[in-house]
This record gives sequence, structure tokens and C-alpha cells, in this order.
Amino acid sequence: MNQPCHSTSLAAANNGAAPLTQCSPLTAAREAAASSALRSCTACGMHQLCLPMGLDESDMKRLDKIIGRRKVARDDFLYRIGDRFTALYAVRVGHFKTYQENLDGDRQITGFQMPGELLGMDAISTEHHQCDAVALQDSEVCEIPFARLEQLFGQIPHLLRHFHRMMSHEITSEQNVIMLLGNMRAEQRFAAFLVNLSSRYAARGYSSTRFQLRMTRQDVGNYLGLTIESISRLISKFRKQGLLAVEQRDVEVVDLAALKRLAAGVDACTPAPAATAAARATT
Amino acid sequence: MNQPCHSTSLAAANNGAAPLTQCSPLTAAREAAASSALRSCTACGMHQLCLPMGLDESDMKRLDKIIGRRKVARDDFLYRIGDRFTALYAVRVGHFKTYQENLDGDRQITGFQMPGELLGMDAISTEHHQCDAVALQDSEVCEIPFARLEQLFGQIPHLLRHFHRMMSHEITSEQNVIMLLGNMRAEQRFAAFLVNLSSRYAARGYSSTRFQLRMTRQDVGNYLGLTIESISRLISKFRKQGLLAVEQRDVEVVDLAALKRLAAGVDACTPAPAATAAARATT
DNA sequence: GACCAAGTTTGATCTGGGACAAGAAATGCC
DNA sequence: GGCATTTCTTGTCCCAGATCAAACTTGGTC
Repeated sequence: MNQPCHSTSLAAANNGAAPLTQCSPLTAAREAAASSALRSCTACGMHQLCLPMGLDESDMKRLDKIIGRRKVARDDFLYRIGDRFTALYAVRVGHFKTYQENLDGDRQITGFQMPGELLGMDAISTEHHQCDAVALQDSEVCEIPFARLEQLFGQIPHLLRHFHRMMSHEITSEQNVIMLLGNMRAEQRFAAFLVNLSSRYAARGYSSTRFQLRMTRQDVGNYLGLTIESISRLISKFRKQGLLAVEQRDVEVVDLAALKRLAAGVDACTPAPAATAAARATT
Repeated sequence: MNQPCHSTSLAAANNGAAPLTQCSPLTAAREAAASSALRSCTACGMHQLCLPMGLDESDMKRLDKIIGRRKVARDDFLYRIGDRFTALYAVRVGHFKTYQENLDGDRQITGFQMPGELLGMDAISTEHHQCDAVALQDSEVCEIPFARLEQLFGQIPHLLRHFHRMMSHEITSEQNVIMLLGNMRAEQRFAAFLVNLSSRYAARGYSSTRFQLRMTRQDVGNYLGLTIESISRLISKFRKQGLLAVEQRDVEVVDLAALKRLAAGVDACTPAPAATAAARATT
């Protein structure tokens, strides 16, 4: 990053991209060394969240041996619907989105993935990918051949256990999206979305209140089942209410607690008579 | 079933409940024998769909040994949010629903489970259940203690593999619900719901065109993010269009192909200019 | 620095499905 | 069998968020 700091403090938010990709120019030799160092799980900043979580050094090295690294340029596909499933992918650097498509060609984004998260688990059952995965920025993934991973499961019980936790966690997050789409008003959805990003960044050691949206408004809207115009209006609204400061894709969460309350449906933010949707087919 | 057949042919639809629970009265002795026979995976009609899928007889018996059976009366909880996770459950007889609850107390049903399907996988990651599971009718489950299942994984690779497929399948189905809630109009949602039930019953050897809704309209609406009134109107509409015959909870799918087209968003059923929602934040 | 394309914001209007209400069927209970 | 309760259907009205339209902002390119 050689360009001077933008004057606005917001632009300082700098999560997501790993140091390697943005520090001062390296010589080819130093670059290769640094890159090879980072090519191992041990050296990867995400290993406490990712598949190797909790493994001792020798087991981590065994896992390392089966893993390949791969770069994916912005807007490129990591995999496409229908592709034969051979490997899981862990995001190392960057962000991805996954979406499904219906016959009409309209898409539904089913998730955004950030470093340390696993992609492709939905393909295990059919051995074919069920969604498209696209890089939201220049990214890097660890490719984990599933057949070889299965062999390791027999040898490293901890690995298997954590893999189950990760799959289970995927199920839980999707249930939360179902809750969001089935049950929340626009305002709640967007608040919940921001809170979710915030805590995921926090878990990765980034700021929970300043981050960049790696996806377009279009993507946010699609994910939340709302139009881009609605997203835009919600941003304006939250800004006016002093919950949020947004400048392009740089977000500063000004009042996280209030957003959390909103997302939980506790108060309606609009002073109007709360809970209009509360009665919706609620058993 | 001693009462005479209802005159309407619809009432003949008879999926879901296993023979044991509805055939002519047994003596206590015969009942016990039959029940003990059915208490094994080998004898269970669902073993080709359920966890033991593809296991040989000796492995199936090993699995059998760790499994307990449990009855759950209609409207009773199989487990509740926050309960400590110790076991997975496979539905043997009956139907369940699972739902999440927010702080406001409104619920979102995240799924309906039928025989051969697994419950509780979302609890693995936190070791606490993330949702409530309630029986929609008097039901019976196989209780599979997870710690012991993990031991078996090391000994029966096929079992592990199929377990992964089942978890993966769970992820896929939830993605489909996300697609449904984020992207479809009311009519499409309901059509997709019926098509989904139809194919799941078909996979279980029941009729794909005649079945009972085991859940209330309330539940259907909640699951689909619609009000009960909307469900009612959609039923009337589909009936008038000759897609469906409904009598209470007995459903006859008259035109499955048309429902599939509707669900896929291919035609709009309403002769009106199709695809209004198609443009919604579609990247 | 003018031009273009892509993305974003804001306003005006429209509509699908929610909210409310009232009646009709079932179901349960004594 | 009659009454109460729950569930379902249908009609009317209304609003949150979609649609349509137009301006504005940003960034890239020549």
C-alpha cells in the first residue's frame, strides 16, 4: 500500500486481505520464501478457525501434505453447479459468494465465505456441486482432496471431529438464514446481516465495527431477499439514526448494540407500534 | 384401522404411518414380537435411506447395538433449544418439525422430517441443540448416541461416508429452502413445497400423488414465510386450476408436472405476464 | 478532463401478500 | 346430540417493499 492514507478514517478499515497481498514490493526471492512459509497450515493465521483447528503440529503437517493452494481471481469461479466434486476448499485469502440458480436463471446467494471457512460441503452427497462459487476479490484457497481427507479421518480422530463441527456449523448458519428470510422485516434482515459480518470479522481478529463490504449492494440485496433500492434506503435510514457510517463499501458500525437489538427483533427502531410481522403464521 | 374406509377416495391416502401402528389389533405377545423384530435396522423399512444405508448385515448389527428406540407422542418435544446434545435421532415412524425461536418468541420452522431422516445434526458444533423438535403425530425415533457413533466411524468407513452424505444432504435441502424463501413468489413456494413432499414420499415407496399433510396450515405457512390465509387461498386457487384436490389434510396432486413447472418458475400459472419477481436483485 | 460504464441513491407509484374480520367446517368434550 | 374450541376459508382493506424512473457518484480509459 504505497498510496497515502485516505483522509477519511473509514478507509482505514482493512480487514480481509492478508498482509502478503498488500505490503511493500518484495523481491522475487523474498516473495517466494514468504509465500512458501504461508503455504502451510501451521503458518496460516486461520488455523485456529479452519479445518486443522486443535491439531498438534505433526497432525497438522500430515494434513498439510494433502492440501494444494490455488489462486482465484476476482469474479472467477472456484467451481460451478454440476462440476464433479473432488475437493473441499478453505478460503485462505479473500472472500467468496455461493449461489444457486433456477431454470429461469434467477439466482439466490446462499452465503458469503471469508478466510477460514469451508466451501463445497453441499456437494458431498451427490458428488456434484450444487451451487456456483465465485471470488468477490482476488483470493486464494486451500484445496483439500476429499478422498485423501477421508483417509486422514481414520488416522486423526480430532480432524474428523472438527470436520463434523464445521459441517454442523454450516447447517446452523443456514438455519439462521432461513429464520432471517422467513421471519424478519427488511430492517431486521439488514441489521442481522451486519451483526453477522461484524462477529465473523471479530472472530478473525479484525475490527468488529469497521470493515469493508466485499460484495455489491446487489449481492447484499439478493442474499437478504430484498432489492438493491431497499438496501440503499436502509443504509440511509441507519445512517440517519446514527447506527452506521457508510462510505462506499467501507462500513463503520456506530451502534452495534442497537443493531443487535434490531436484529433480535427486540425493538423496532421505528418508534411505530412494533411487531407487525410478529403474528405471521407463528405457531 | 377398523373404521370403514371413507367414501372419498382421497382418504385412502395412507403414507407416513408404518404398518405396525395401524394394522389390526395384536395380542400383547404378538405385539411384543413384532415390535422387537422392527427394533432392528435390518428389519426397518427405512434402512435403505437412513444411516445404515449400504451396510452389510454384520455392520448393520453393530450399529443396531448402539441404537435405542424411543416413542414421542404427538406435540411432544424430541428435544428443545439449549438441550445438551448427546444423540442424533432417526425418524422411524411418524413426522417431526423443527423450528427456531427468536427473542420475541416468534418461530420459524426450519424443516419437516419424515421416516428415514436424521434430526439433531445442527447440534454437533455447539453440543447444544439449536432448535426445538416436535412430533407432528405419535412417532418413534431411533436414538443414536453420538459418542458411540463416532467410535463406529473408525471401524465402519461406509457408515462414516454415508453420514457425511446425510449431513451434506441436509445442507443442500436448507439451501433449497433459502432459495425458496429468498427468491420465489407465494405460488411458487407452495408448489415447490408440494413437489418436495411428493418426491420424498415417492422415495419412501409411498404414493407421490396422494398423501396427507402431517402439519397444520399454520405450520405450512410458517415454513414457507406466508400467512395461513395465503396458504388457504393458494389451495383454493390450485384446486380451481385442476392442479390439486384437497380435503382437509388429504392431498391429491392432480397435475404434478404443472406443479413442477410452477415450482421451477417456468410458467407463472396465472396467465398474466410471467416473471415479475425475476428481476429482484438478481446479479 | 471529457466520456463512458457501473454502481448507488432518491423519489413516485404500484402490488403481492399481510392484517383484520366474519363465517363455515371439523373436532372434541360432556 | 349440543355446545365449545380449533382449524380453515373467504372477503376487504392496507402497507412494506417491489417496480419504475431519473439523477448522482465513482472509477477507468483514451
